[in-house]
Amino acid sequence: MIHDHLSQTFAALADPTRRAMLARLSKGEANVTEIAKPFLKEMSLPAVTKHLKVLERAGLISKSRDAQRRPCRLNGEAMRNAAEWMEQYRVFWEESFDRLDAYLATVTAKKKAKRSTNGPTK
Amino acid sequence: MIHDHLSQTFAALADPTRRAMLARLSKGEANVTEIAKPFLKEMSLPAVTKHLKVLERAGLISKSRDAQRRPCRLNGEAMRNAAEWMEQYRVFWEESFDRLDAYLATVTAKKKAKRSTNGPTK
DNA sequence: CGGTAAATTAACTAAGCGGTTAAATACTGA
DNA sequence: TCAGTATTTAACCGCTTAGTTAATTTACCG
Repeated sequence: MIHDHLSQTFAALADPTRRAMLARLSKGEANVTEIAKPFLKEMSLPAVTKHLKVLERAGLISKSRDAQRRPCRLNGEAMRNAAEWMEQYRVFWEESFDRLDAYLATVTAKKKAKRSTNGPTK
Repeated sequence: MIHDHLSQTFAALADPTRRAMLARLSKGEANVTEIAKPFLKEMSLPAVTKHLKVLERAGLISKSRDAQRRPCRLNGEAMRNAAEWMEQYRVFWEESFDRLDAYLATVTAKKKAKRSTNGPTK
């Protein structure tokens, strides 16, 4: 209820059905019945609608309209926020120093790329 | 109940209290009362124990024993698994091609580092 | 208009989660 | 052994979540 956005995103990801839906959408836009097809043996269509609503409120997907269809597409931003939060823990899973070095090198590379191309990052 | 490991990890991360506990542990080992201190205005000690158990079952932390204390420490592996799952969606949040290029460069750099140094990875 | 397809809403249920208080356990140290 | 510190367990409560079926909405098409 107090749920901040990050919590909502992680909660949405904490379900294999929803992760499978995201995997499907990573291959391209799809409407509700198309997304539902692989799951209709296991659950009803309203259940699918609910899962999609969870993904939508978490900002992971967005729906548009095409006649009766509601084409859904993946929305990278929410997942980026989650990934960026995780990034601060990378040092804990990069177990050897030289791999940590490699990571620090990539950070430098990224900063360079960012400096050359873009604008302000929060 | 059917919860696969990845779902458990994401579910554990979907709570600001638990994320704050991880942040605390990223600064170093701490036992239960130490971890609990910032939260005892908002919740009881058993509530803290429960949160820690969620983190533990998700593999995000591990407890050891020191007399009556249960020192907890962060365990990077579970978070790495989650981060690696997310990695496949990176293309959806890397909005410009040159930043994608930069990322691909880092992947190459990592491979090189691994090849040259390596050693057994648990 | 009437029929059909696509998706959502309503109303309900069972189970899980986050919290509580009270009691129990584990260990130390005089 | 006894008192005290650290932590967990038990039993319970209210809310949320994931699912159901039935009904409704929305838009197309012949």
